[in-house]
Amino acid sequence: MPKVTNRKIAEIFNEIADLLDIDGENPFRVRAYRNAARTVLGYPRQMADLVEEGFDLTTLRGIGKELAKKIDEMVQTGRLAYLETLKQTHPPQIEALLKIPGLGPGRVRLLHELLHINSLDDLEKALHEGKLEKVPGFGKKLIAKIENGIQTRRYEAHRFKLSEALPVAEWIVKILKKTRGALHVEIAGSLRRRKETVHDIDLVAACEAQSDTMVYFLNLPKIQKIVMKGTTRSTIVLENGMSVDLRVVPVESFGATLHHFTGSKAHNITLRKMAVEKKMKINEYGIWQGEKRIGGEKEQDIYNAFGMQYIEPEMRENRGEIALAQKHALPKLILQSDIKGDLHLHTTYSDGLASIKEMVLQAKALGYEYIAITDHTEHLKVAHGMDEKRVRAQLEEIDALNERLEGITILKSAEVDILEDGSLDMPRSVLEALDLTVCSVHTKFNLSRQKQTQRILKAMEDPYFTILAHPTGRLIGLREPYAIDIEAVMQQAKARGCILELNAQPDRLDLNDIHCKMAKEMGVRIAISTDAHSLNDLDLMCYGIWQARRGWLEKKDVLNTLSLSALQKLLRSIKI
DNA sequence: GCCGTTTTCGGCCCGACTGTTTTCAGTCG
Repeated sequence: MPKVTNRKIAEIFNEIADLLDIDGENPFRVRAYRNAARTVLGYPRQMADLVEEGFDLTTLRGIGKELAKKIDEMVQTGRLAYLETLKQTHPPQIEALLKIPGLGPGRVRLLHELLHINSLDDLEKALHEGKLEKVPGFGKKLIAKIENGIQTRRYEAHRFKLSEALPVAEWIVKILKKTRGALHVEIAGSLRRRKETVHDIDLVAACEAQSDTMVYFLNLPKIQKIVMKGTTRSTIVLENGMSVDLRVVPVESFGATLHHFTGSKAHNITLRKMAVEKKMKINEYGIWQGEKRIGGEKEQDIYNAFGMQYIEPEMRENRGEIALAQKHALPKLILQSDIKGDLHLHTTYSDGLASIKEMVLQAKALGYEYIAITDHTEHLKVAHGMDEKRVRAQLEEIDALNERLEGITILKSAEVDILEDGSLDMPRSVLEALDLTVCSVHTKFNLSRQKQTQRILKAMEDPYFTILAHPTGRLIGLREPYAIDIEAVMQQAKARGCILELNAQPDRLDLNDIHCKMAKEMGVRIAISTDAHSLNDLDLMCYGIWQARRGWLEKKDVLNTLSLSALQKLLRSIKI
């Protein structure tokens, strides 16, 4: 039986929370389940493994005796009797109703009691039969909103990739900054935290009393509809389906508002609880001691109030950053300027669009000291993988270029396929001639967890194995990660001195933030690489940097912050 | 259901907007 994943446990806790919510249970009990779900989902190690090791789960934030017992049960049996009992007293699809905008637990309960509405189909039927109008509190507008929600629920569930949302947000910020009376306009929300996907765009503006900013916002081009409008807060939906929120506040509140809407929710809740303990209050307008405002113009004011270090937005996920900030022991997060080279690039030798020379000149323009050319190997036919002869030709071309180039060095490499049996898709004689290898799984994604893990562990035993590229193989929104025991892979990497890649392609971002943090804690070094297939792709490094920062990585944790000579020395040490 | 050198009971983050009703509950972030 496969182990229960953290994702599954979180899902179950959230499902329980939904059902209890509909029952009108104590809202704090409901919240306890949701908090626990968040804790489990954000935890770097698998609950299943912790249970196996006899780890005391109640030491985790938000997990007490009761929920620890439930996690244990899920790990041991793969099921949770409590959820099954709950389900027996609830119609099977009733939680789906909570996803409809305008419907929360209160109204879902009301609909169930009065009209026996138990599913989206029931809801739609009742709507068309005009029954909703008879429910107290259900007016024309709410009903229209529900109708709209049913139709577009697939839309609502959609999340946008960081790379889709960020340019749109920056475009709007640029427009709003020029409006009369606008003092500051900034991106907030999960977008500011550089989460890999975002649900919507949150913007915060500091404006003078008489400003045009909100008016301009509500009259932006490409608006599909205005969802909500007020003087301090409005929401629009763009033609591409992106929802955009703008909050306007006076300048003395800007820092507090920006902080509030940057989140994460869990981070904010922790800080507010701390404020309550110190007889203070944090809200979106400032930080207060009684009636007296003691800060709020700058974000830093919030952290200063607790004598803490400033916490970078990427770290604000309540994963331990607050405790570290109190001790003034936060990691010094990696910066893009720390990057000295890119170790995963394709050229026209396989499926890239530019020549080696074009790529290296572009890299030099970015200020890099080195790049590694990593075209695909023979097994990957769809990407024109190179046979031995073409690899040899490429190595000769690199030698010739290196002789002429100044200020940058091309490292010899290849993106070597890891075959199903764990062997590397390249003859030893060629491997010997390379400075490093970037090894990856491109086929047979559906192997069992055990077989897939074994395949990778075996590949890593090869003395010529250097970097494991896109270690989980996921494509955001398109393909789930293949089943592997990432902890075992990291342990092996640690033992062998191998590197794991953080692939910076915005639809990969693989490793994810939690795995990056885990690698750091385990002492495994990360290479941040663009996997560029064109000249422009070299600019994708920023996405990798942001993800790395979300994973708390510092300069010293990242391979390609090393100087060329330090890198070469390390690469030699990996080959045993 | 969680949590705690002020507590094992009694708290639990906070406010804007909407719709419907006429002072507020529900939803949302």
